[in-house]
Amino acid sequence: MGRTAGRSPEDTRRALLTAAGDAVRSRGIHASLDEIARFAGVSKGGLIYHFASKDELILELARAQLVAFEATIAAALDPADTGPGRLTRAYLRAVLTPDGDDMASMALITLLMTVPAVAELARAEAARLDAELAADGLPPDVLALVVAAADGMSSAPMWGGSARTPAHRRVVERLIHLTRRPELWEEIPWSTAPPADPRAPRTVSPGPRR
Amino acid sequence: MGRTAGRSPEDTRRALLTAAGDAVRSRGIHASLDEIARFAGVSKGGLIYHFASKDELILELARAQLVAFEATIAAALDPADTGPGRLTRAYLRAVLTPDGDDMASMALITLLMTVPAVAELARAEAARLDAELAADGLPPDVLALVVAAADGMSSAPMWGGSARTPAHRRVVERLIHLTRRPELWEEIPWSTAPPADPRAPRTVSPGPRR
DNA sequence: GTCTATAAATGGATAGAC
DNA sequence: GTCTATCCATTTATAGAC
Repeated sequence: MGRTAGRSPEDTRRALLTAAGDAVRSRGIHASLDEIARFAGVSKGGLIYHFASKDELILELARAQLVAFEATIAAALDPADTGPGRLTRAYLRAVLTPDGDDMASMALITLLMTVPAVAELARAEAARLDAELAADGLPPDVLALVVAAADGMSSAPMWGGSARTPAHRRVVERLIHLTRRPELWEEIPWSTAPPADPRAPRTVSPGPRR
Repeated sequence: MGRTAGRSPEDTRRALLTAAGDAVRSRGIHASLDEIARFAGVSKGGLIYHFASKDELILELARAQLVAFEATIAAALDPADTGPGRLTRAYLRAVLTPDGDDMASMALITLLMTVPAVAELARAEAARLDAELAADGLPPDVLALVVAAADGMSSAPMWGGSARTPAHRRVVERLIHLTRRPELWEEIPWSTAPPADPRAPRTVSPGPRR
């Protein structure tokens, strides 16, 4: 318990952020400051010394997650790859990255988004990234497909699944190829124009109450 | 505020669930019982009469969301479509469905998942669906691609985006076609086998501390 | 079936000792 | 730089009236 031993303030801060992440992952956003503090081997008072309020702690944690995510993408950028779609390819590869640090960045941020400030931050970050991707030089449809697929794979852990299966790996490889040969995608025909299905109104039926 | 007027218990229950959804969407999981109750034109005591605890209310709400999601997929099933991949196609179409009820089912469930019981429920449901999809008769890679893309599109609203752009619509149509002609996907070449890139270690670099 | 009033708990934040 | 003790606000949940 007396834990001043050989730990710099930065170490403690980091330990607190890590602990906050673990606590939230396992107990949800309701994890109390006391819990988080003990998890980091610090008292509640000690925590408050480093982060003025719970919201600040959570926001800082979210920021760290987003920065880490950015870094993962940056690390996946291939310096030799300068053609259109290079950022998109990095985004795609980042999905398969064994984060090492945390099992499910996206899932965690999602939990943190119950704090309004975090939601704002995350959306701003997403918009920024979207804009960069839009300027990456790919045809809109191919971009939409690739980004959707990448997002879907990243969110898999939240639902208990994994995006690191062999099938996913192969999908990523093919999608990467697609970004280099967008015309391959354009060559795939439409299923049938939206209003062309004879029967089956496709409109949403009542839906089960509510 | 005397609100017994012409409303059956079931009506009240439903109103409470709707109010809970709205409240959580706008104020996060911290929305208080009092808020939710007033939102439904009922007092806190009234709420507790219908749902014994907040957790029960939230769990019930999650259940309703999942049921609605199931129903949307069921409604998107084309009775005339009996070939392999029919469920997958319905899953895909469901993404574009203008839910009418709620703007972002996925986003809401995500917020509700801070309650452990909800997380369990949602994961069980996801596993069930995954199993059904796996038995839908498509090659694993095509299935993985389509499901990832669909999931990515559903989660877009949470990040402030939309999955109802023309590009997304076209992507869905092409993906549907792909489920009917899986060989089209198999014909797209790999980018290059994982360990084939001369330079650029592609391993994750340190990542920004943490 | 719903409301008011109140009890009981939880948890965030402060002040000051060490 | 961290801990203990305490205060205070919020919110869940209960009891009993209407």
